[in-house]
Amino acid sequence: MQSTPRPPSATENIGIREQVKQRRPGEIVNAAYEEFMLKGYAATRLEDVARRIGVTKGTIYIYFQSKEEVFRAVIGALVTPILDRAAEFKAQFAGTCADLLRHHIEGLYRDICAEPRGAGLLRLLIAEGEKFPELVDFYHREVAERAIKIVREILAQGIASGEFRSDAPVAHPEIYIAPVMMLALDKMMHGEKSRAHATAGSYLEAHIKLVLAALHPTA
Amino acid sequence: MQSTPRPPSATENIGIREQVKQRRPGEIVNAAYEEFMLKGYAATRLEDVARRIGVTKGTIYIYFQSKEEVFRAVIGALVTPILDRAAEFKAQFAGTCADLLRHHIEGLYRDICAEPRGAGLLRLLIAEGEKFPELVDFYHREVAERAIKIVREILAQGIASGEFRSDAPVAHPEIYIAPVMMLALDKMMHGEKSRAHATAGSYLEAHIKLVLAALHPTA
Amino acid sequence: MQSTPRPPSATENIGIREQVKQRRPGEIVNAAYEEFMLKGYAATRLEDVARRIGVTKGTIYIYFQSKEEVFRAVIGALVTPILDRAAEFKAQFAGTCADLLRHHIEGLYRDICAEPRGAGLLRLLIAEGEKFPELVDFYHREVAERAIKIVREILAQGIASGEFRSDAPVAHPEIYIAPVMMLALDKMMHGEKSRAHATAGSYLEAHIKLVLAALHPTA
Amino acid sequence: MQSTPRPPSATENIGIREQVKQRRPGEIVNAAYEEFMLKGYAATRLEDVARRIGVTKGTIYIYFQSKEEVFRAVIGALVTPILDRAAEFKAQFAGTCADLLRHHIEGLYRDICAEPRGAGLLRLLIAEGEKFPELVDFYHREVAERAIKIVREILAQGIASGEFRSDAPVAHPEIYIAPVMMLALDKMMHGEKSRAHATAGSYLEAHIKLVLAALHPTA
DNA sequence: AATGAATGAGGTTTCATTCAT
DNA sequence: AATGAATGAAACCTCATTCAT
Repeated sequence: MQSTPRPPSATENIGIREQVKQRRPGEIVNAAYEEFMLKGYAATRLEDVARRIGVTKGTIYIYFQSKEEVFRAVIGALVTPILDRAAEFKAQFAGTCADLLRHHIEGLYRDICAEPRGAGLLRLLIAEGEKFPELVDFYHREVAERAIKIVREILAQGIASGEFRSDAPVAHPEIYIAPVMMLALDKMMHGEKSRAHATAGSYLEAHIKLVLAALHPTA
Repeated sequence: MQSTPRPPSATENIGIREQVKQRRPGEIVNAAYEEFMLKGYAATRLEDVARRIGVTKGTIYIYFQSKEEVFRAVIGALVTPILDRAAEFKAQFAGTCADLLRHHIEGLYRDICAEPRGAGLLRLLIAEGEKFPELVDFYHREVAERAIKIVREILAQGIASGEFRSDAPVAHPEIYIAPVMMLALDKMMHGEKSRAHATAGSYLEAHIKLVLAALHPTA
Repeated sequence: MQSTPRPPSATENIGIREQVKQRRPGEIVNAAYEEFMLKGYAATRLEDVARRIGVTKGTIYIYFQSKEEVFRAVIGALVTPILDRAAEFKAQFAGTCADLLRHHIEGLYRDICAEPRGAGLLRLLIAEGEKFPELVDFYHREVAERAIKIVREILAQGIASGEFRSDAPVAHPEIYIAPVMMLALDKMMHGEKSRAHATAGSYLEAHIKLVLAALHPTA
Repeated sequence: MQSTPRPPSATENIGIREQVKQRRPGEIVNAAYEEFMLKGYAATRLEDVARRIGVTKGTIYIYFQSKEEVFRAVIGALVTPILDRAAEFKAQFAGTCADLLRHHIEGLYRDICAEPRGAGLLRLLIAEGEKFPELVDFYHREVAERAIKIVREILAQGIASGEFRSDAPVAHPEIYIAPVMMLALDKMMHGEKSRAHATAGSYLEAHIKLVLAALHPTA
């Protein structure tokens, strides 16, 4: 990229290099995500990852110790924004429980189905989980269980306040968000061709309608 | 086939070779399933598959053309029983729609969650689908869409007869069976450690309760 | 082929078996020749050889110790008829030297170019000679050198009798039969598509005309 | 390409890598030629080829796609110089037809018999032609047929001018160069031990004497 | 005599990783 | 910082050979 030998006084050149240096890990992780999704961990060649960003294999080893490290960084990059958004959620605990539930479900749709890489994270964890159990554990603990816990809390509050019917099943809060995962599963299997893209809006409405109908107290 | 004159008592002796030959493909497919689940397609070595059944790599190539063929056979072996069971279902279209729906959902639990390899099939398709798109298409067409179609038909009949509320969402029938898939997803990610094993019974009850509450006509 | 268990008195049955046993080695050698010609020694699979005569790999090992033995037998089967015909030749040393030469050359054409497997023998020796040097040596000694020796003798006699010009080159008698080998070389390279098939007759005439014109004493 | 500031004296140091890279394909092709000649295509192991030039098998795959490509490159390397020399020949169409013929035949000796790898090319084509028919076709079209065509033209001219006898056989010009091929055949079968080495000079003279005697107009 | 399932050595090919430039 | 030639461990796949039937 930068080849002309210049006198030692060139200070802003160093700045450019620094910038590249800053940008590289992110570029690598992005490119690696695409390849891992396309081929799976074992079948992905670091050379292809490198070519995507116009460098060569060797460059990746400047920023990462090994292929495994690259994979971990990819998962990390996918989990982080979800974690960030989850942190925001806590602040605004207001409105009816139905509103809260809807808001939570909409957030999950955004993270998992709307977000292009949302289902990708899940798919990578399912596909390569046996090789990276610590990543699966982390995801389960920090993402999945938290999302379920929020449902559990909303349910408890709604039942306590009489907004939800008292005999609503509470033992398995995940069933209230299951349609999100089902759509995610569809995206995992069919990628860009999934129906998830076309019907996202009406699907979400059906999901929420189902859940609220089930929770609505009977006369 | 067999012409050497033998002592008349040794009749079933003829088949020892034959018997082994009959058994081998099944043994290979079983062993391959375990390895593919553990390591994924690319990272699985046929030598390990062979060792599981006490033979050497060469033997696998007597029965299968290539590693890919073995994989396809594994998927085939997992799909076949599901297809068989689906064929049975059609006969017994009787009872209330609620019963039908419950019966259908229970069948799905059996196929996907209770059956040890039910989630395995899904996981393999998700993990290796990019390499075997025709298998994903087959599964989608012959298994997934059929299961959804049955839900759609039950819903239509139930609404028509007044057994289900008339404004129940029907555009996305898959949301009624989504909790099954959510449990499957859990098994996919956590394997034997999944909560799916421990709580299957109460989870199923919660699922059905949720669905029927949502479909019950309001006074 | 023969599977009905029969009472021990069946004597002519043994005869059939014996016949098969007699025929087998020849069948194997014929089939092996075809395969060796088509694929070369290393790339030939004994299984394909066996299939050509409707038996299986194992059968070949009843009659031959190893693949190498089969190859040696193939070469032997090709050399034998040539040796036999060479033996005949000696008897009939009569007529003019030109006649003798013509007769010798015609014999070579028959053995090497007309005979479907004549060029095949040469080709196998050239292709696999490095692995079977003793076969090459044998061929050189028993076939090639003898054919050249005959030319040398005819030349000497013709020059002595004044039938051939006295300054004809005699140091390298093989040049007088070279066109035969050139045609063989063409067959080796182009197999059935070689021009050798179509033009054999006129080629032979041209060859003999060339040689006799060169040997004819100048006025 | 090369950006690290270096002491000004090391200018040709830049190219060490480059030089090796330039040299490698040639080294591989040379080494492969030796192995292919010794063992044949199928029995040659690329590891042995690599060891000959002090690298490992992987290195070969940096420069060639596959073993077949290496073989094609070997043939290409052998044909190229022949083609180059043939191109030179055209310019100098002068002198008597006898001179021209002699010159052409001498050229063939040089290409096919004197040149250490001349007969090797032929032997590889004969041995492996069934697997690489396009190479045989190429050789036939670009080398063999051209050499024969030149003979045909010289004959025609010589006969027309009365330099050659009018009834000389012209239908099969290859018979005039056959002794070259016969010598080549000898080299193919006996390699370094062939008589071709020792007697090249007198053999050539005998060949030309034979041909010119046959073509000389009688009284 | 014939079979053909099984073996296992051996070959081609791939690719993560290293390191001199 | 970046390169990319080289390495070498592995994996797939083939097939000569064996041997129980």
